[in-house]
Amino acid sequence: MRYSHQREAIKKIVQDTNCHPTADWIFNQTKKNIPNISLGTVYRNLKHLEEEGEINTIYDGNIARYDWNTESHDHLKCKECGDLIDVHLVHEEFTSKVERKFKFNVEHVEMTVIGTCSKHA
Amino acid sequence: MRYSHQREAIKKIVQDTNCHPTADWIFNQTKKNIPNISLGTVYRNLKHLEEEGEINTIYDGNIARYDWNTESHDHLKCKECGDLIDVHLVHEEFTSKVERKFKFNVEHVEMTVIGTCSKHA
DNA sequence: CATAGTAATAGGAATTATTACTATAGTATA
DNA sequence: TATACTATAGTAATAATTCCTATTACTATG
Repeated sequence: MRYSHQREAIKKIVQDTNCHPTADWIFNQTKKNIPNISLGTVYRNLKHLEEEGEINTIYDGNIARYDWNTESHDHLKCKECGDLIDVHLVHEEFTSKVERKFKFNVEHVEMTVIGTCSKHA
Repeated sequence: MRYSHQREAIKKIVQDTNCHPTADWIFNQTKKNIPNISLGTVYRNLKHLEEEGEINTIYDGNIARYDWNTESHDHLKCKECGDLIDVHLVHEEFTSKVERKFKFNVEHVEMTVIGTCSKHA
């Protein structure tokens, strides 16, 4: 993978926010510094960064969001504000139990808890 | 909600398969009996059926699939064959623990375990 | 029974998210 | 520095989904 300042910019933007941004949001942020960057470049580099383990992709309904937090974790999604809150819910014992019970080799677990956060209760 | 035979057909198709079909698959099946049905009608009625609690929507990556199984359940997704296997992993005690710990009102939990099934180990 | 009002439909256009293609420009290297 | 290779911009294409509109069907009521 050859150096590109576009990719560095994208990486920094994802790593500097807690908002679980979409590709489009990242594109708009990156444009502030690199006005003629193209959306394709953003998608391509998000994919590369994911492959290198620098960021994570999460699926929120039918759009992709990106997360600097590459530690295994889960999300609480508030129906009211749309916020995704990082939490750690799935533990080692859980995955090994699934492996035993269903003879299924677990790679990773995607869990989103949908509901309303304390601000909107 | 008034009766419509398109909606009945769509409902029957979803309820008669275990393949967690996409809107497009359902569209093609329905066309066999109602050749001039439109994709918009399929989407609209899938949404209605979901609202009435007749079916469930699940997200596989970022595409929607539909499930006749409206009991709370989770999925094992095999990376090799793409199969989604129904399992029951998230129990009442889990959600109440989340509610207490994060002061988050839980409506439902979406969990997909990604890995390889026994056929492809 | 005729009819007005309501609600559903087909079909296609519009939107949104994402991927693919290609000529050009940037980066590494001999 | 010249060369080779890879990433980029810009644009076109694709895929999933939603929106719009004219038309049609059902239903209650006069």
